[in-house]
Amino acid sequence: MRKKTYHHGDLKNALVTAGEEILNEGSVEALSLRQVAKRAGVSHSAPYAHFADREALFAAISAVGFEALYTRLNETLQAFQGDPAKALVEIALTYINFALERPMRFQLMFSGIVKDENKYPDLVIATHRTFALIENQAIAAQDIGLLRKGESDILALSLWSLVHGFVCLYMEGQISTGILNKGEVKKIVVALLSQVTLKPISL
Amino acid sequence: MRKKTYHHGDLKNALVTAGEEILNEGSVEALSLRQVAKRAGVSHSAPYAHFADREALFAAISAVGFEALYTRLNETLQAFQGDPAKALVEIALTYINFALERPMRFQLMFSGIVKDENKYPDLVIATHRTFALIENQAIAAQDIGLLRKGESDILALSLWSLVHGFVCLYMEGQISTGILNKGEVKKIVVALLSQVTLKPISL
DNA sequence: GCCTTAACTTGACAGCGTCAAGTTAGTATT
DNA sequence: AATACTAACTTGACGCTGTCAAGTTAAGGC
Repeated sequence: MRKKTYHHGDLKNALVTAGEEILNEGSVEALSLRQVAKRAGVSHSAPYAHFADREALFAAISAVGFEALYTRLNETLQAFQGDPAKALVEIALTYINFALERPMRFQLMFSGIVKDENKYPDLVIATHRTFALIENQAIAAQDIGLLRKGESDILALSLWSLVHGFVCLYMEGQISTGILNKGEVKKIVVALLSQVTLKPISL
Repeated sequence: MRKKTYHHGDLKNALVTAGEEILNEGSVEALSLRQVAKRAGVSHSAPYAHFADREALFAAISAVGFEALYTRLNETLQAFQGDPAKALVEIALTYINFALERPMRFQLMFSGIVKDENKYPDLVIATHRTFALIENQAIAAQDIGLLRKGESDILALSLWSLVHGFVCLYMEGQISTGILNKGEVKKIVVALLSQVTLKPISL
């Protein structure tokens, strides 16, 4: 890039990208304003021209993460649109893979580090879009008799809670080895989802 | 207590208690070794006589939290032992109330701040006991035909994931107002659990 | 009564978030 | 084109943090 100029030109995005890099490499505790600034090649106070405080940067990184999650889920939905049962499983797996690929990003997105997400409308929009996607898929699964009829928002919340709770517990190492020895994650996820379906899930 | 003596006498527990107080009052970020030491009336380095580092203190607080959670769940189980269906709902509510009463403690326990819980056997034991409790209750619910037959560990994991995921999303503010307007938390939890039961849950 | 040693204090260091004040350079105005 | 304005960035400082080294206290075993 151009380090010669006094003005960076695209510092805001560079800071977010640098933050994502740090998250990929280390822990969320290593994600500091000063490290992000250093990585972007600017002084330790430069971020304050673009972010009010540490939390604002974290919210921006989080928002990008939610965008990426929505995109991934949507791609999965498109790919398996013809088969709602398979799509249900694949969407769950996409969600889980998204979390496991970059656990620190997922942790930043969901572990309450960003206190008041109402201050960051991007976050709210992205999460609502994601929930709407899950709900639509739940309705499609209802229509083919895979999931029981009823309020689709409650059903969607059940699915999201089930998958989200599983991946949280999994990443925390809370899931006993007895279960993990049953096979790969996919098999466990199918077994979990089978608890809410009306008929067996065929793969 | 006695602040007159040079030796505190019960500093280790005092530090954990002080940490819990800070968690009750503020956020998990306000939980620092120095603040905990100040609250216990000792110097800023005193904690190092009892805890190897910051993470060790956090793990100790977390372990006490898991003990408390297990105790609460067990009390609930005893109280509703005669009615497995009601017990299932009440155990879920106890779990959720435990989280909502002191969100920062719950966050500390589950948000991955304690990296390597294998270093802290107390944590592992407490979580395994908790899971065993849930599994036993799941088996009891299977026996009365409330939950479908099958591997009880997968069933228990489903229940735990469902409830844990819900409370995580709820505390994060991710659950849409449309759902929250459906009524109090208890009603929503019953609706969620009803997704996995074979027959309606009677209250 | 002495000695060992665990428990605690003091002091220091680097890294952190944040703010104030100064500097640069791009943009708009005339 | 010269000037003024202003956003972007730097420098320096403050108090906070975790952590370690060295010194101090006092409790327990001999």
